[in-house]
Amino acid sequence: MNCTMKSKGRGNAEWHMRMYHSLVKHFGELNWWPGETPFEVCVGAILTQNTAWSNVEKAIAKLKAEDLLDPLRMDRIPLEELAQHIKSSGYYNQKSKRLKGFATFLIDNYGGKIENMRPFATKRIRRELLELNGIGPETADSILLYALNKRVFVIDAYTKRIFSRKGIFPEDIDYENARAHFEKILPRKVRLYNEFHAQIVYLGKDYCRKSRPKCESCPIQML
DNA sequence: GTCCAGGGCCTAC
DNA sequence: GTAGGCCATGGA
Repeated sequence: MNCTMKSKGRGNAEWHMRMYHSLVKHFGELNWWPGETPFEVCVGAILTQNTAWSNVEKAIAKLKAEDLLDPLRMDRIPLEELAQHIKSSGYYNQKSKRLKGFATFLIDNYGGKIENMRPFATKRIRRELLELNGIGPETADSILLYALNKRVFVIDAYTKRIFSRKGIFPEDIDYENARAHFEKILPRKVRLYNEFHAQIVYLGKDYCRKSRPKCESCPIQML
């Protein structure tokens, strides 16, 4: 796959880093993921599937108020009750099963603590996460990067749209190829992967949505 | 009223 | 292997 257009500099490592630095200058350091604990980060990663974050925030606030941002309590609560608490995040019947499935997995395999996953190899954890119902590549990688500080680059719809519009790769590129692109071209630093993806999401909100007026000083217009 | 958001699963071909 | 349908709320 010839993803890069190195003749113009567009798509090469320097171009990516130039983009990264102009985004940070524009949006400021974002220090993701929004969440007080690693478990809350995982819950957010599941709840935000195909859903606006504003709707997820409401569901997380409800879970917090009910003291349910805890694997043991989430594992024990009846499914229907959990579904009612996360209604604002949409797809609540599916997502309640996914949350409970994740909580059960954590308890059965890692003593109910995200921290206990950290010593294990990224590949192993990723494989285990992908075996769970409702945890696909993006959710698994969000958990690995933002809850476990593992060095994986998260690809989302914004990433595909932004970089395909710039001609870096086709919009219908599959997840693993897109991930490989960034992990090959960027310096291998967790902090960079973390901040870059966060910046891309912020940019996506301005750049990708048809109904939203484009930001005049949007840094990517200049790239 | 219509569109769409920080996906993933299942089914049919 | 892949295209298409389905899941659902809430803000713009």
